[in-house]
Amino acid sequence: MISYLSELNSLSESINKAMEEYNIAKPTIYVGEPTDPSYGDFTTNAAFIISKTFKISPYEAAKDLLYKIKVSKEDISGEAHPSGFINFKLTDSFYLKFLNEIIKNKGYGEINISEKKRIIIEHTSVNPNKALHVGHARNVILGDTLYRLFKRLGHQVTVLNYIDDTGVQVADLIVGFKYLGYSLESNDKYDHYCGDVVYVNANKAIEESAELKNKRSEVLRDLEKGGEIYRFARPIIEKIVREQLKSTWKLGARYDLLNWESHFVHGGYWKKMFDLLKEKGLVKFVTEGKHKNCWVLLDKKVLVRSDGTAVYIAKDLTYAAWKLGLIPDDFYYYAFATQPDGTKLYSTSLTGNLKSLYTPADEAYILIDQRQLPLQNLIKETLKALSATKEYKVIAYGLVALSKSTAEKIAKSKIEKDIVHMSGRSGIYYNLDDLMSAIQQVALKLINERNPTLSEKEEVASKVAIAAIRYSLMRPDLDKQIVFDINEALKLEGDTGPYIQYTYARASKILEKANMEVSLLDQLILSEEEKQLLLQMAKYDYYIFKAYFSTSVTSLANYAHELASAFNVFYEKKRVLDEQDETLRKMRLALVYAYKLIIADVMNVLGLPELKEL
RNA sequence: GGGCCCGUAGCUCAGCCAGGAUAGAGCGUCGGCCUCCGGAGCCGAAGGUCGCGGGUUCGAAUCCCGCCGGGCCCGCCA
Repeated sequence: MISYLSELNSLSESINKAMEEYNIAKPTIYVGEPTDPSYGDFTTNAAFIISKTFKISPYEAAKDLLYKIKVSKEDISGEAHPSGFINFKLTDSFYLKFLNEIIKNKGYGEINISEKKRIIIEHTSVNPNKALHVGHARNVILGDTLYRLFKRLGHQVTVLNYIDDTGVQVADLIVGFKYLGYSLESNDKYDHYCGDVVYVNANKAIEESAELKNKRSEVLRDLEKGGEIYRFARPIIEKIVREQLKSTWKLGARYDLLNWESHFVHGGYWKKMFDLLKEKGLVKFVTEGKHKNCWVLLDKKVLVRSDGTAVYIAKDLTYAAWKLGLIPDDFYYYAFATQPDGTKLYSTSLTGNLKSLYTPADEAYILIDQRQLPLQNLIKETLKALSATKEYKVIAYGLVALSKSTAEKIAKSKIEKDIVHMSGRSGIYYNLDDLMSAIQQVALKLINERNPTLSEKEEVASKVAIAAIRYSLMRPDLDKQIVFDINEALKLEGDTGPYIQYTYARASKILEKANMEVSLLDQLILSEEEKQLLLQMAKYDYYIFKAYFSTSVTSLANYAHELASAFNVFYEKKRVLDEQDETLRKMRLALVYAYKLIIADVMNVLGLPELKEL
């Protein structure tokens, strides 16, 4: 596929080759986007290095170097700038080839990475005792978008969701049901009921009562060994998980496999892991000091207590090793659910007849919030010591906190701090489902005002909400903390997901009204707006790769907005259907057609639903 | 005490990893644009000591060091 990236690569090669003629040792030059688009489409600072070495002016060096650069004059034109930069512009000939390829392929076609990998990505993994809040949503969205990106590049990807069904949070909930008399049924969505009512109140009661604390320990022990209380808890937990899944499916996410912590515990996987660690000498038994009688991992962290029980990280470590096939997979599998995209979601089991559905991965990605980074890095370090070829990749993101005003709304009281961290235990959080319906209502109101005859308004409004939420949570840099404010979240204009959806609808409308086949072109007569639009379209694979190599979708989301913006400018300035000149009309129609294909491709990777009308 | 992350326009954020040419968006403010493929849009204006100080460099928002502010982590909890 001819594109901005393919031209950049060949230009870069040409420049490096030309540089060899100067015999400068290891020159590090920049070839890429200029700071300001008005300078051109590519720029290089190579002349500065020549200038420095040979003590000539940067401008002279630039002119000399430009003369030596062998580049397809048909597709790229170069110019030495008095400042010393050499700037390059893509020509109409390039744009014509590019546009015709898009038309011919009906899109970008495959964007392939040379080395195909088996990738596992684990995301969501929310404790199964409550509904997802907006903090969890960041995890789901980043994870699902990376999954889509990996798929787009042709990797073989498996998405995992880990269910911690033997932890304290679940134990609290079960204490609520078993000893505090909470009803097992509710008219509310079950995950909301369990989290908002049973868990919050049970946790509070347990904290205030030694007797209940004992009960909780009893529950925890039983969950670990898979006894009577575990069998009581299991259907409750499954019911919650199914509700949680509904929320994530609504966002457009999907999974391949659910891993239950209890299956790892009851299946004896920890013992296999522990043996492996001992065999490789990564754990040591300590005979004196404060860690006397404990097993310590990499001289850093207690892994097995002096009473012989394993600490929490042991489970995570076991799971991580299992993903990469460092300990064997003895699970059975069964189809747990059929997802909205038609695929089956499988679950592990300790009994059954389906085996080996799962393939150990070359690379295992995990999405976590920054607080878990030290522990996950320790796991990464341990796995590295166990395998030289397999890679454990930790993607950490900043926390989602609540703005003061949003927190005050939830707590129904005055709050001193500027931001408030969400907490399931204390009931301070904003549920994802509530956010979805709040945005949906705003969108519905807009539709009723502006397009009252639209069919399936609810459905459309829901898709607008998905785009709004996904975009707002994937757009900020991973390192950035997000302060969630409900009033901000309800805005659907400007740099938002719906802005991008809107341009898709505009393009769709034009093509629908044109009602004709788009054919290959033999010439282009481009205005500045049209050239800008084409340039942005040509940059798609460049940003796909950028996102992949940085494992960050920030720049891709940003690109989607810039591409959409270029279309809106074009749309504003140039008429398509009522253009009198037939050549221009055909060309613009082809542009709209190509735009629709590419923006749809980007939207699909980002998980923003396409809307023909809104 | 040790460590991680953030600090760019009134607000929310790109740009920093691979240092270069007048630091970009969105929201908000002010002013324009629907006889026109849909105004969830477009155009323009105002608005910035890139937290502060030092260093490296011909050149620093970007790299290094030190401060200051904000968030977080550091258990034989999970």
